[in-house]
Order: sequence, then structure tokens, then C-alpha cells
Amino acid sequence: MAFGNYIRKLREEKQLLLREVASQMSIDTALLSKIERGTRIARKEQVEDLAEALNESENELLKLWMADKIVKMIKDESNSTEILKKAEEEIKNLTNKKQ
Amino acid sequence: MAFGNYIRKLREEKQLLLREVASQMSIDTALLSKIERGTRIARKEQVEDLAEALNESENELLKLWMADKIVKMIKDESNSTEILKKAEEEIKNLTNKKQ
DNA sequence: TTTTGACTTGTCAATATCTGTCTAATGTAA
DNA sequence: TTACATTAGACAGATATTGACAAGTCAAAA
Repeated sequence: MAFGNYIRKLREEKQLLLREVASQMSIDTALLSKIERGTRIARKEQVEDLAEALNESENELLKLWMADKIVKMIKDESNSTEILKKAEEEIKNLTNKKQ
Repeated sequence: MAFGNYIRKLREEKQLLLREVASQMSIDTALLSKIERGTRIARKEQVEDLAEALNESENELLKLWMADKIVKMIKDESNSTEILKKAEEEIKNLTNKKQ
């Protein structure tokens, strides 16, 4: 499930209004609406604020948010899976080198 | 191998100079130098030009270039592998839905 | 039906980031 | 030294992102 849909679901489960959450995040309801609908990408600090406002794990939300950004980036490529595989491979190499 | 290192290797194997390749790409040598060293990210058209100038597969270079962008994005995250896994999962869902 | 409240959309100015080039510096081989 | 390849830093212009506002839709209540 895309990041936006996910946080909308969370918000609705907790029966919070856009304006309540947006206010806690110090942003306009319009902006939060767009984030939930996926027409705007949240900034990292906003994801952190969201975790706070929704009482959810910041790490987990950040993870979904980043995954979402990756998906947006490559979803229209025919070889998106290969791209991810290559990225994974590179990451593995990096972490080995780091040690 | 990171995108920049890779195209540098290709260029050196073919014994081409920065200024030769850069000229074919219609950019400054300084810019190509930075791209090869990874301090600047190439634009998509530049990758296409590179494929042409180096006589390499455009698709393959684009794939490596995108993978590189993903790596740059998440390499400092402790859970980078999880992020990739999540992205892969989402991509899978998307392609199923599309049909 | 009007009103109300939640949400959505389009637009805009301000800001931030990116882009490519220029110049000067560094490295290196003859 | 000289000549040439490459790199670093700084800059202006181009492009993208940001958040807010105002006006819109929609459904339920009055």
C-alpha cells in the first residue's frame, strides 16, 4: 500500500480529522490532503511529524515513505525489478566495504 | 560498481578523453568529470548521449544510472535492504493491478 | 432547501535546488 | 619548463519544490 493511502487509513482508524493532524504538523490541511492522496511528496520532517501526530513508529513510516519515493521513481520502467536488483547488489557491496 | 566509475572505466578502455566524450555530449569536460567521479548526477538525456558516445547499450546504462540514484538515496539508512524489499513488493502489486 | 463541515483542487509567490560554464588549480609526461 | 588532461570552486540562470490561500465538491444535518 502506498504511503499516502497508508497514513490516511491510520488517520481514519484513529478517527482524526485532516485539520487535527495537519495542525499538529503545522501545515495546511490542503497539503496533508495532497500527501495522503499521493499528489504531493512529504518532506522528511513532515513524515517525522506525522509519526508523532499519529503515534506511529517513525522508523516504520520513514521506511514506507522512502520505499514510496523509489516506487514513484521507477514504476514506469519496464525493467524496474532489474533496477532494484542492481541497487540491492550495490548496497551490499557498499556495506561490505564499509566494515 | 557505481555508475560514474563504470563509465569512466568504459571511456578509458576505449582510450577516449574527457573532452572528446564531453564534446559529443555537448557539455563541458568539467561536468563530465564530475559525473564520472560521482559528485554530479547526470540527467537522463546525458546518459543517453553517453551511451551514444561510448557505443554502449542505452538501456543498460539507464538501468545502472537509476540504480545508482536509488543507492545514493538510501545508502546511509540502516534499513536500506528493508526499504528496497518494500519497494519491490509495491512494484509487484502495481504491475499486477495494471493488467 | 440552505447550511455546515470535511476534504480537494488549482494557482501563485517565495524559496531551494540544480545546471552548466568559467576560471584557476592540480597532476603528469615529455 | 611546456603542454595537455583532469579536477575544484564559484557563480548566474534555469528549474523544481514548497506552503498557503481561495474556491471548489460533496454529503449529511438543520
